[in-house]
Amino acid sequence: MKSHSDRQQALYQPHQFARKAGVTVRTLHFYDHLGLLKPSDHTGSGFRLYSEADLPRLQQIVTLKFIGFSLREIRRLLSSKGPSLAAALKLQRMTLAEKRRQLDSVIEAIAKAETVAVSGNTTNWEAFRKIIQEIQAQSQGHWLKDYYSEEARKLLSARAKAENWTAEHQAKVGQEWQDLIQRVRRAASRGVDPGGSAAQALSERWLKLMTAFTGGNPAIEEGLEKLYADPNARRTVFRMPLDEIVSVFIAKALRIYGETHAGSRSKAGAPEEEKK
Amino acid sequence: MKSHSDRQQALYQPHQFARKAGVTVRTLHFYDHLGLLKPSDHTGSGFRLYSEADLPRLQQIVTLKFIGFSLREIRRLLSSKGPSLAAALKLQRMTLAEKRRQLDSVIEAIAKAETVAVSGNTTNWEAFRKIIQEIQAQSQGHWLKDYYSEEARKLLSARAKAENWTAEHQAKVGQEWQDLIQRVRRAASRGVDPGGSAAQALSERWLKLMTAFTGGNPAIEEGLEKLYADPNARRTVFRMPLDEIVSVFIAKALRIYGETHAGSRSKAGAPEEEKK
DNA sequence: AGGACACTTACGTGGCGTCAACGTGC
DNA sequence: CGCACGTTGACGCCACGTAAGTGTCC
Repeated sequence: MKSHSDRQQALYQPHQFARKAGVTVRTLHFYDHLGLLKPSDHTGSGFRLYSEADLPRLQQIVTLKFIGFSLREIRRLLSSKGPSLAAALKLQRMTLAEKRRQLDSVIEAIAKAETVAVSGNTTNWEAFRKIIQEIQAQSQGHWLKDYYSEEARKLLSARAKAENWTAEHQAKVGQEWQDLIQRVRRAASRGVDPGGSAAQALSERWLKLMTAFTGGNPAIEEGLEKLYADPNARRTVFRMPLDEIVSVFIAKALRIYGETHAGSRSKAGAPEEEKK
Repeated sequence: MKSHSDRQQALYQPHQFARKAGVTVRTLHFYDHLGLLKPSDHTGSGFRLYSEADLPRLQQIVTLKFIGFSLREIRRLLSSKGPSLAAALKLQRMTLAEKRRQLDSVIEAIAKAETVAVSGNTTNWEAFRKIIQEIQAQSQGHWLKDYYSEEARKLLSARAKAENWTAEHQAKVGQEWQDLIQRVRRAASRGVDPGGSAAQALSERWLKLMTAFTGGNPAIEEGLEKLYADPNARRTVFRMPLDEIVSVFIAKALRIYGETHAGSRSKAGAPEEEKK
């Protein structure tokens, strides 16, 4: 309307377009570089020109970023071949809820530490450390709750008492699970082959962690067999924030692991399968 | 007791020492590199040897890291020349509480978005964006509450109504404050000179943001004068999560800025505006 | 003498910020 | 012609993980 340059449709220079969505020009460069948001036109000399039609896309990106998705996830979500947005939102909400719980326990720990371990300008480091450790073990007890089934936990706590596990020890276990799951998540999201050596190594660690607490108990071992035989069986072993990405990937990897190591452990001698 | 190698005192190899504190060897390397934790001895061939006396230090680091301090902050806290631990803990607790509030609002936003904007496999992006924006503006309204005094906020909301500010607009202001404060924090923690050009540029942005909402109102302008005249006056303008580091630094920088630009401003204030 | 350790060097991660050196547009 | 804008390229941040290639200890 302003008689400025609307012979076709409004085209924006980077800084104009950036302001419309509240991002910087550098961000536009970066998104362009990633292929996340390509400007709909260029001048002959390589200048980026954004159109009104580009705005919704950018707004979607900004919105999803605010929700806490990574750019990689956003790319998949917007490419309409990834998982549905609804599922992703639910997952993200649960992940954030977990983060919130973690934050809560840390805040609680600080509060306790303030009243107990720090007086004036001297610090009782030993008391401090104990407080933190307790909270840490407690919040990782929460993880155990989520990762092990009801009956598995009973056996676990029985063993913990019998073998006199310390809070430190338990914290270590929780840490290992967190670490392993994170690795699996990264591997899965980078599209690693579940049959490859990297994934198989992860599978081995996974089984080790699981058998570490079954202590060779045959009842639980049976459950493990079911685990990588039937992808649906994982619901009996795991509960939440194990997201689909992780559980699907590890299920595949464990199945392959079980097949390749079949002779030594089970009756199931399934034929080989080639993956992509 | 084991007659192993206790002629002097127990010396640990990296992996042994690392396990005692639940960290990796790489972490020990890294801390050594940073000067955060130097092993108390070396073999002739450059191997690190940690003693029992090194353990408390490492445990302190790990503990503080769990609390959420960065390694840079930990270094200052342990060097006993930084701020007292008590103050740092309080600050960190408040910072985390703020993060938690943010998380809460994001979770809330997702929940709303799930019920309202996403149905099946189609997404109402426009509704989605509005929900997020509202929550965002709301949580940044919270920031405004913290950064502006009571009376200042009254004037602000009056102007907001009078000039018909959108939620988007308000969100931008909140963003700008967050951004600016972050920059100031970084500058302060890197030991930048408050009188240097970088800090003075920050001061200018700071004043602009403040005057942007006073709209030249003389009552508030007076408050601003007091602000960089009297370091204690900032309590009347700011409230929380503005930590000491930031407020002390910006107070210094603003004072210097006020001195160097003294002649041109005084109390009158000609309507010089070159804003967009 | 072999295997488990150690060492240093250097790149990868995420999401841009921030120069630097140079070309374009109004 | 000036100057605000644009471009690509590269490094910085944080706290390490993860090799790669080589030396040392038990």
